Amino acid sequence: MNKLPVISEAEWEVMKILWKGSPKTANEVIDALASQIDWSPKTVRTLLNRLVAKKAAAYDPDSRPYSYYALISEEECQKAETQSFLKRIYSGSFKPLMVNFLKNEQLSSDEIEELRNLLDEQSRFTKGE
Amino acid sequence: MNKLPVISEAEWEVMKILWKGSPKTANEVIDALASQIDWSPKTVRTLLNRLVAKKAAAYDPDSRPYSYYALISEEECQKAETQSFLKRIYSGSFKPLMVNFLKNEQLSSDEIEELRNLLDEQSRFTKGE
DNA sequence: TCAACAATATTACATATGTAATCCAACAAA
DNA sequence: TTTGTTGGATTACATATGTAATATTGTTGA
Repeated sequence: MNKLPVISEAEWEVMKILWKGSPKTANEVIDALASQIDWSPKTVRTLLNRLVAKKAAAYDPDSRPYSYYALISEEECQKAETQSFLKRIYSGSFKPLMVNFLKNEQLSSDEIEELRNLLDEQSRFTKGE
Repeated sequence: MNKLPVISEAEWEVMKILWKGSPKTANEVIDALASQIDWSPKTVRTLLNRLVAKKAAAYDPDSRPYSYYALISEEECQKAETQSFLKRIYSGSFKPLMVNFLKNEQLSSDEIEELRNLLDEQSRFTKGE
């Protein structure tokens, strides 16, 4: 497993656009972001460049204008972020996170049911402790 | 609701010590951290100062040496961090986080049971969707 | 009372991040 | 062919963060 680059908050927004569909030109990324965030196009280009520098993304240098695409998957990034988040905030354990979340968010019984189904699903592949 | 200050990763380590028991002198914080992290005592003092500047912590100026204590609770910080994390990484929704977590971590059936109990507990206070 | 040492305050400095602006090159229109 | 426009490369600049070092002020033992 090669180390994942550290992606800043602003850079994540750009990665999310690339994960949603690649390749995309800088302008396509800029347009996709325009609806959600008020950034100058220059800012988005800077972020794209930084992501390329970090090897989180790349572009096809033969295409004109450049086509950008992600080099790392959303899932592996989510996994890494989740681990570091859990470690930092909840000493690495999921349960207190869930306690805290359930206490603060008002879930409908349907949503609770969905979560329960996930756990049931999981049990099926887990033999006793 | 007053805005919580932004606490950096290194600062969190210091806050955790204060949350574990306050008030503490700078040296007590330094000692508590020494076992886990290899920081110079100067570094810890800098972090304490920054936390005071951010109003995340404070000290009693009449005590000698100073006694530091947290000004914000661990729970509210966890809540805020959890929300911003969920938003950033999972578009704000808990289910994909849990999916991802369950896929990557091997939970024992006991642990799964504990999580299920949390949900059951929650259902009890939730009326239909 | 004065020197050591300990505690506190101030300053430092590299890298990361947010947020662009400026400069340059290639193509398109006149 | 000159020129305006657009995309891309380079530079900028303030604040945050990691990681201290230095300077100054209290405090205490000799």
